[in-house]
Amino acid sequence: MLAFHERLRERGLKSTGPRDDIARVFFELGRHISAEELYAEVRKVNPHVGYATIYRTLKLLKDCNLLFERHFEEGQARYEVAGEHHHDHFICENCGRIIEFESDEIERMQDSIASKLGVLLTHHKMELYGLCGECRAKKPSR
Amino acid sequence: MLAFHERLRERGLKSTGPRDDIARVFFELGRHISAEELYAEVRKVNPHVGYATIYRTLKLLKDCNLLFERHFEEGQARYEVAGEHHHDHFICENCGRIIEFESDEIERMQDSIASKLGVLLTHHKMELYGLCGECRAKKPSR
DNA sequence: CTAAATGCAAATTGTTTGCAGAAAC
DNA sequence: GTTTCTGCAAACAATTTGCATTTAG
Repeated sequence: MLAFHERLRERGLKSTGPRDDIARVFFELGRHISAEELYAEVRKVNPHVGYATIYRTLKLLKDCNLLFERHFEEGQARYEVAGEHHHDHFICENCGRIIEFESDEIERMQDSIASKLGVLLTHHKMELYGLCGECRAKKPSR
Repeated sequence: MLAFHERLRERGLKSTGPRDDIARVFFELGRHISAEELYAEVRKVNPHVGYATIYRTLKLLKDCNLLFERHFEEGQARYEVAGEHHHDHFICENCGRIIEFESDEIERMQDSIASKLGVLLTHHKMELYGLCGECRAKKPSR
């Protein structure tokens, strides 16, 4: 939040009501929220804001490196607060739960593959899909 | 192609001109084609087919397990001929080139992560993004 | 003949943009 | 007072669907 205001000032941009509401709600709610969900939450606090401002503010936060945008296998993007180290995701196909995980080994392996291919990596994505523990227990489909 | 006709017959579906044209062009062209590109190619051979039939046939081929649908970091989906073993992708952010690779180690690691998380995997995806060898050489940006 | 497939145009979904009025600084 | 922001509605891109007509079996 403080960081956000600082970035805004640096760029000669303004702190406004809607912008602050959106950022605050986003940072409070935390991880893996969709624009639609964020819109609904922000409207509870400020019923005036429109989708356009939601998307514009999300883009702004992204440009400020304060959020990551993710595209899982749904139609919509999801947004998460930017943290220090890279992590990957497991997504439950039944309940939508997202579990984050880190693996140094996978990171290392990616680098080794990249150098084998002779390419220069900027980023990467690894996503596991399936049933989470709970859904696995509920659904007797093996 | 033969496999496709067989699957159609099994399901009581019909072999038609447009359907065959689309499937043939798809299998000939091979990997990582978009619906738009496929549409353009098919139109060269049969100028009557519309986008709807392209998408419907792609879906059909997918349901028959004859193609995989991929969603890289572009707006559109890309389609590839279904092969036996799983592979992952590197995508050049400059020229769009897609390089496939396989890594048993990564597959193993994914399984180990899944069991650590207590989840049941159905599928997974690993994508590397960056500059391919050629683009890396051309662009002096490090 | 009858069920399935086609092509077109219209609908849908998630996101972006143009613009006139409303805040910030 | 400018410049940047806002909300709205319209535009967008990729894909899907409804429907009247055509075609395969």
